[in-house]
Amino acid sequence: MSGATPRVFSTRQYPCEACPLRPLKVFRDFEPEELTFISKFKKGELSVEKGSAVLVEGSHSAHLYTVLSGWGFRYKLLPDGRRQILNYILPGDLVGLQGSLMGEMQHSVEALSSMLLCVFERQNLTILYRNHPGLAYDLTWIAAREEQMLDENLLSVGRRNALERAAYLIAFLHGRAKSVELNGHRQVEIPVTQQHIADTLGLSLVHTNKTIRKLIDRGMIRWREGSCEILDAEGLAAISGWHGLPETKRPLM
Amino acid sequence: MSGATPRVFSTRQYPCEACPLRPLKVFRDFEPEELTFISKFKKGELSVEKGSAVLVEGSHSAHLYTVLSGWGFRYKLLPDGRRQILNYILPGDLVGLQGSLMGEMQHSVEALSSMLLCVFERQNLTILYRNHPGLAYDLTWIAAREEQMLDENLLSVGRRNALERAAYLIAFLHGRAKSVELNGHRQVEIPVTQQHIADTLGLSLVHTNKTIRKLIDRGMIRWREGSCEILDAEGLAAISGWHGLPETKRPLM
DNA sequence: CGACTGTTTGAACGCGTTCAACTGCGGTGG
DNA sequence: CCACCGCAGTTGAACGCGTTCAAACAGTCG
Repeated sequence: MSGATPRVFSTRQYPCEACPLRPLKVFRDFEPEELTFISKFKKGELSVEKGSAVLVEGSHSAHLYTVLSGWGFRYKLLPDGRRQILNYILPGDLVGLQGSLMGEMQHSVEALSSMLLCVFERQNLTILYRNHPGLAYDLTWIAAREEQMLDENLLSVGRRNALERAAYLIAFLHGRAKSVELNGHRQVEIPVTQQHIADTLGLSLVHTNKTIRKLIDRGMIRWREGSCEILDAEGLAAISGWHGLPETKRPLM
Repeated sequence: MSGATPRVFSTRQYPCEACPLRPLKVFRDFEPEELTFISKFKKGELSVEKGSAVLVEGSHSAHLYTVLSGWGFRYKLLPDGRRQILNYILPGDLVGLQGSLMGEMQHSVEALSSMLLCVFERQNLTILYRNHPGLAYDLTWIAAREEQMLDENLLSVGRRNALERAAYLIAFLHGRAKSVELNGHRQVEIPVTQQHIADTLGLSLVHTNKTIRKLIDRGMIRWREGSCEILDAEGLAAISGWHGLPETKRPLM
C-alpha cells in the first residue's frame, strides 16, 4: 500500500525569491521581510517518488513541508488495515503542522505522484511565532482551512449517497487543482486510482467502480489508468449540491 | 431543530483569575502576563439555553468564545436538510475560531445544554498575535487539535461499522468529558438524544436506536431520556479498536 | 512469458434505510 | 382536569444501497 521511503535531499533548486507558486493569484502577497524569513526558514528540498511515505503515523518528525509540486494524501488506518483517506495534498499546501505542534504524527502521508517539497525545521517555529505575527496568523489560518475541508468531507461521507459523494470529491479536487494550475487552461487530471477514491468516500472498491462509471456515462469525467480527467465540473457540483470553494487569497509558507 | 436565539450578555461572573476550569490538570499553566492579557481580552459572558443557536453558518460573527460550562455541537446541513454533526464542544473548548479567521462561518453551533461562554472580540486577535507569541502558538495548537479530532471522526464514519462507530463516539466523548470534569469521580453523562448520535455517525435514527440497544444490552452504557451514561469506557474503546485520547496538557483561552 | 496492478462485471448477500405504528412523558390550553 | 400535541424512544417488516465473493481482462514491467 505504501512503497519504500527513499528520502533524497536534493540541492535547493527553487530559491523562495523565484518560487514558481508564489506568483499565482490564489496566494496573498507577502512583505519583503516575511519572504526573507521564509527563505531562511527553508532548509532545503525533498524529492519523493510516487507511492512513497512522506510522513508516518506514530513518528516524530523534525520537519514540516510545503508542497512545491505533485500530489499526496493524508490517511489513517484501523488496526485491521481498513484505510480512510482524510484529505489530499496539493502544491502550496503545508504538510506536517499537526506533528510539529503536537509531537507525534496522528496520520500518515503518502505521495500520489512524484513530489517536490520545501523543508522547514520544526524548531524554528518558535522564532516564527516570536518575530513574525503575520506568519503566525497564517499558520493558524492554514490549520483552520484544513479543518474546513475536513468538515466538508465529513458531511459528505456521513450524509451523501455514493453518487453524490463521488461527484463532490471530484469537483472539490478539481477546484483545488485549478487554483494552483501553473499552465492554466488545460483539462485537470487527478492522479488517483479508484482504490484511493473508495478509501476517501468510505465505499468499497467495487461499488466505487460502478459509481464512477455512472459519472463517465454522463460525460462528466474521463478515466484513464490511474488518473481522472474532469470534463464537467459544474455538473459534478450540481449532483452533490456543493457550492464550490471560496475565492479568498491564502498564505503560502 | 434549533430553537430561538436569545443572547443575553450577563455581567461577568467569573474573572479569569478565578476561572473554575483553569486549575484542572488538563490545562497548561499560563504566565501571569498571559493571564492578564486574556483577562483583558475577555469582553464578557454569554449565557445560552439548551437548543439555541450559538453561531450560524453563513454569518459573520464578531466574537469567539471559550466554553465555561455546558455542551454544544458543530454541524453542517445539506440543501435538503440532511444534517451532519461534525464535533462536540465541551468546557474549555474554543468556538468560532474558523469564522474569526476566515470571515464567514462555514458551520453552525448549537447548545446541547445551557451553556456559559466567555466572549472575546475577533478584532483583538491581531493584538494577541503581535504581543503574545505563546498564545498565538496556542491558537494554532487548538486548531490542530480540532483537526485531529475530525480525522478520527472521519476515519470512524468512513470505515467503521455501526456498532464500532457508536462505541467509538461514546468512548471518545466520555474521555473528553472526564478530562474536564469538575466534580471528579461520578459517572459521566452525555446530554444527547439518539438523533444527535445518528447525525454524528452518519446513520439513520432507527438503526442508531438498534445499535445503541446492543451497547445497553452488553452493559456498557445506560440510556435515559436525552442523555447517555457510560458504564464501561474500556469496553467501548475495545469494540471500536480505539486507543484513547492523548494525555497532553492543552491551552485554555 | 508470468506476475502484478488497476479496472471491470455478475451475482448473492446483508447491513442499514425507510415506512409505519405505538409507547411514555411532559407541557399546554380549553 | 383532561384532551391533545409533540418529542424521544422503541419495534417490526420490507426494501435497497452498498458489500462481498468471484472471476476475468488490459496494460506494464522484469
